[in-house]
Amino acid sequence: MKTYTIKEMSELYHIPASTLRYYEEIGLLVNVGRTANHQRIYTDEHIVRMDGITCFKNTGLPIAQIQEFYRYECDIPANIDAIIALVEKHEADTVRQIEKMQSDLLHIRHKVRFYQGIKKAIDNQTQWPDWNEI
Amino acid sequence: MKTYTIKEMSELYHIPASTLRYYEEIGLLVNVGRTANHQRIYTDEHIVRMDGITCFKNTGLPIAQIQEFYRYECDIPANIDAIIALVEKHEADTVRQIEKMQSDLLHIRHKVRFYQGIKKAIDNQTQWPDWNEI
DNA sequence: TCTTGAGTTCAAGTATACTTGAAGTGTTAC
DNA sequence: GTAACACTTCAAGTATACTTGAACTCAAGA
Repeated sequence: MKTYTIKEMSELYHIPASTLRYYEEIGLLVNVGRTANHQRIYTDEHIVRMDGITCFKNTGLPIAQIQEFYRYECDIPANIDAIIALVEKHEADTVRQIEKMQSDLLHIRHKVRFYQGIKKAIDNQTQWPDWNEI
Repeated sequence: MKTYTIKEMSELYHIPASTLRYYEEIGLLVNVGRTANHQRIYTDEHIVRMDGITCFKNTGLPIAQIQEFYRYECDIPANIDAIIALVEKHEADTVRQIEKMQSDLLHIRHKVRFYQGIKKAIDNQTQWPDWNEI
C-alpha cells in the first residue's frame, strides 16, 4: 500500500505542512497513522479526502460545511438525504458562482480594452476612448 | 443628478450599510457627500465605483489590490502601465479560476450522482454503486 | 410631545482560516 | 560525532474583511 509523508502531501497539494496538521486537528483528515517516531503517514484514503476537501474549498464551501459533509459521510445510510441536499445545493451554488464570474470576466475584459485604448491614445497623442465605445 | 442614500446603496448591492461606511473609511469609496445633517449622499460616480469593486471582489481580488487599482486610477497617464499590468493579470487569474471551478463542478456533479445512486440502492435494497462506475 | 426609525462617529470586537514560535526528538550527511 | 534537516506537540499569534456596540442627532407620524 502506497503511503505519503507530510512533505509529499504538502508538495502534492501545494499547501504548507502546518495546514495538513490543522486539517487533522479540526477533524477534516482522520485516521492519519504514525511511524514509530510519531511522524504522520498518509494513505490513498487521505489522497481521496484531500481531493474532496480542495474541490470543496476551491468552490467556496466553508470549512464548517466541509466538516459537516464528512461527518455525515461517516454513516451514509443514516445521512443520505442530508448528504444529497448538501451536495445538490453546493452544485447549484457553484453553477451560479461560475455564471457570475463569467459575467465579471466580461467586465474585467472591458476594463483591459479600455485602458489599452487609453495607452494607445497617450502614445499616439490622440483622443482618449470612451468607456461605452470600446 | 440622481443621488442615493446609504440605505438605497445597501439594498442595491445587498450589503450592510456598515460595509459602505467601511469602504469609505479605507478609501475605496471617495468623495461621498453629506446632507446638512451629515447623512451620506452617493451619486452615479459611486454606482460605477461599486460595480467595479463588486466585480473585483467577486473574482477574488483582495481589498488591498482593489485599493491599489483605484489609487493608480487617480492619475491614469502616470500609472497606465501599472493599471494595464494589474487588470491583465487579474483577467488571466480569473480565467484560470473559472477553468478550475468548472473542473471542480464536474467533481461535485460526480458526487451528486454517486450519492443519488446510493439512495436508489438503499430504497430498492440493491447493491451500492461504485464511484468509478458512475 | 413622544416615540420610531434612520442615520452619524469612533473604538472595539468577531469570524474564518490558517500560521508561527518554542521546545523538543529522531535520521541522514560528512 | 556533530551539524543540518525533517518532523513532533501545543499554545498563541496573524491576516482579511468586515461587524457590533455605545452614545448621539435628526425628521416624520400618532
